[in-house]
Amino acid sequence: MSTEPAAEPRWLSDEEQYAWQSYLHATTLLEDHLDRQLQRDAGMPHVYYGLLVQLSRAPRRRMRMTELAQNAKITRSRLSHAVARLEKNGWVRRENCPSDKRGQLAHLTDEGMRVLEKAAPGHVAAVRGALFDRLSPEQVGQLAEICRVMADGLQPKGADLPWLR
Amino acid sequence: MSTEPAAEPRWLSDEEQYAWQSYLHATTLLEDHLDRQLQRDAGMPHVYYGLLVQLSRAPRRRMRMTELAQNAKITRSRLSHAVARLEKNGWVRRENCPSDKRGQLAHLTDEGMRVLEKAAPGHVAAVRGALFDRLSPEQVGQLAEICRVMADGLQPKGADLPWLR
DNA sequence: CGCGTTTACTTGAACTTTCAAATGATGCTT
DNA sequence: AAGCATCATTTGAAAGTTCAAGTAAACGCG
Repeated sequence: MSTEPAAEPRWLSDEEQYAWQSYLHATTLLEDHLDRQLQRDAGMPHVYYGLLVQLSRAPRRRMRMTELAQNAKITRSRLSHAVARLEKNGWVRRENCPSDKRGQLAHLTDEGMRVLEKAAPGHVAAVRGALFDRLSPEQVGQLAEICRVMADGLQPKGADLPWLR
Repeated sequence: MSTEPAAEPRWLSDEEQYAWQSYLHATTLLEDHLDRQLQRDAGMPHVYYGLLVQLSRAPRRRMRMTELAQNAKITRSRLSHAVARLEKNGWVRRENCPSDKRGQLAHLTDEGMRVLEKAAPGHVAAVRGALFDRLSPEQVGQLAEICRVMADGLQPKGADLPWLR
């Protein structure tokens, strides 16, 4: 521990400030865009779409709630509410986990699958149109690497624990 | 107009898929992180913090509602609700616009300014710790450029109008 | 076994965001 | 100056998210 309780904070340089502004601007714009696109074309927000995608890739289109929440990076509580809504739509069904009576499996129904298949092309087109058709291949690589570094620093359990370097 | 109604969609390449996954992962993690940090340290979500920042930079710490909404990239409705809440906290006050009786000015109060000043160092530290202390200067430049391109494609009015090419 | 702890998931209330509709002021246009 | 479209903002309800408990099953261990 050093002695200073709270040194003068290091503000952002001009380049960093600019990058940060651009980042916020671009990411909110994109998220809004995708949310609207999916709400319009598939009747659900982007996060819910992500849940269906996850389920569609899972072994028997089934996944434990906790695993699904982790993959989708949302809290279990949020997932519970979300699945309740998706269930009401008939796109997902809950099943008891045979091996663990506490557990639940979320199961993507056939109808849910159809909805997903119908929505996917438009969604990919939107992502493409906003991102990949505008970036050079080098930039795509750079973006991936930058995001990897970001996620690395935030990812695990200790995300908001004091940095114990 | 070509004849095809909906050609086979161009899916994402492996590199694109990977980049997209990384992007979603990293951006949601970061947004969650900042939201929690500000909720804990300043009692408000990231978006609200952004509103205070905007106001603090405006001429007499005052800004028209519509302008503020545009700068913060949120809808006017959302801004209305947000300002109502900030007003309840005593951090912002509404004033009638002298030149246009329909208009309202949002005014950052002294107390709001204090809250902002107290929250700013922690927020900058969080942004730095998650992003700028982990990226090389080149990467910061790349990120800014990538975001500029993204925003360019989404920005203006016609963002969600049918593409009328 | 018995008892405390952890794990899996849900619930309800408070809060935030979206969406559509309402209010009131401006400003053309005739 | 009256009428009508437009603009600035608000409102209320529905949808989504967070947060703090709550239930129930599984685990661990003396």
